[in-house]
Amino acid sequence: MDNSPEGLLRSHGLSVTAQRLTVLQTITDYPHITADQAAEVARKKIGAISRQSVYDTLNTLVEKGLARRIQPMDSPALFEDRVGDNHHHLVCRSCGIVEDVDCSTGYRPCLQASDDNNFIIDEAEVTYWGLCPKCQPKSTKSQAKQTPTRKAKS
Amino acid sequence: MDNSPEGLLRSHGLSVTAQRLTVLQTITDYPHITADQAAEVARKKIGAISRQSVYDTLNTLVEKGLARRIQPMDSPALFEDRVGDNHHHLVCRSCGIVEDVDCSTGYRPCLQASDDNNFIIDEAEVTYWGLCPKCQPKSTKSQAKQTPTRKAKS
DNA sequence: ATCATTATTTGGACATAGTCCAAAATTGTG
DNA sequence: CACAATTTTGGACTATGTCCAAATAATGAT
Repeated sequence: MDNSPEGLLRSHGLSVTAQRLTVLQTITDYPHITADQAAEVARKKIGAISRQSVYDTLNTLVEKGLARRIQPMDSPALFEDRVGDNHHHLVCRSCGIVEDVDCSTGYRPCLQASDDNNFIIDEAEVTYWGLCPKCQPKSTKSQAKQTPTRKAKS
Repeated sequence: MDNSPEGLLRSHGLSVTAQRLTVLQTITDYPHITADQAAEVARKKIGAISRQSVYDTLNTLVEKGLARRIQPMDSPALFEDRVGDNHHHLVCRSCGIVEDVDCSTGYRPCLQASDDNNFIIDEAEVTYWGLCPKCQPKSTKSQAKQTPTRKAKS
């Protein structure tokens, strides 16, 4: 019933602290944020929070199923509060921006591997790689002037 | 025409060195190996090789398309020499072992995301998560006795 | 409201994976 | 063979994250 952030924490057996509320709010405001970026944002909101506390909180939220961690190659872990729907991600090879994408085939796409090697599969994680609109070479214009926040491959 | 490891390196504009040959051989022998493990193996073969050299070689091989790098969550980068077929991977959540799986739908599976957010998508990377045969709880027997080489989630 | 208990937070040290850099060694070339 | 270009080496450094014990804050019971 209680859908507030406080209720969410309590219903998962967690005590309510300013740090947790702030970190929770932060990943809601900025999905796909890194731990260190989240710490920065949180500090602006409540003045001070230790790095360790941000890591702890994020790990706890993931454990309790209140947050999801993804980790595209060449990127530190990213956190988002969209959970429970097994959506996928689209990552720009140039600037690293991440967008959500829904499952293409409706539900649990690709969960049947062609040969499961006798594994018990519980999740198919799909990462689409490409170039975001901003990083795409513009038709005739020069394509050299970008400000990559991430090392471009190749 | 020259299909030897030496020819492979030369045809990609790389000079042939003992270090490169050894690292190349190593990822062929041990697909899904980490850089540090590859260094260990390589040292057994040729006596000595610097850590940096292994990293350099692996990066070069990936750049030249002679190797592929994958990076499952909570794992250092893994290297394999199977390239050019965009196959996928099956990862055990308990012991971390990685197996190859072919594309379920034949070619470029899932490459059509439901909504591409105007990205130009060039690859769909699929990681299947689950439990390998060895790590699966056996029917009625105790399920506590495993030797996890990787921190189990939960 | 206050106290005791338990959970959380903090800061500092540590670990791991990987990169940067300049000097030394090796490879390919004329 | 000798020279130029490439590669290798080792040491310092960076980034991301974890471990630990002490200090602090939150919760539950008076």
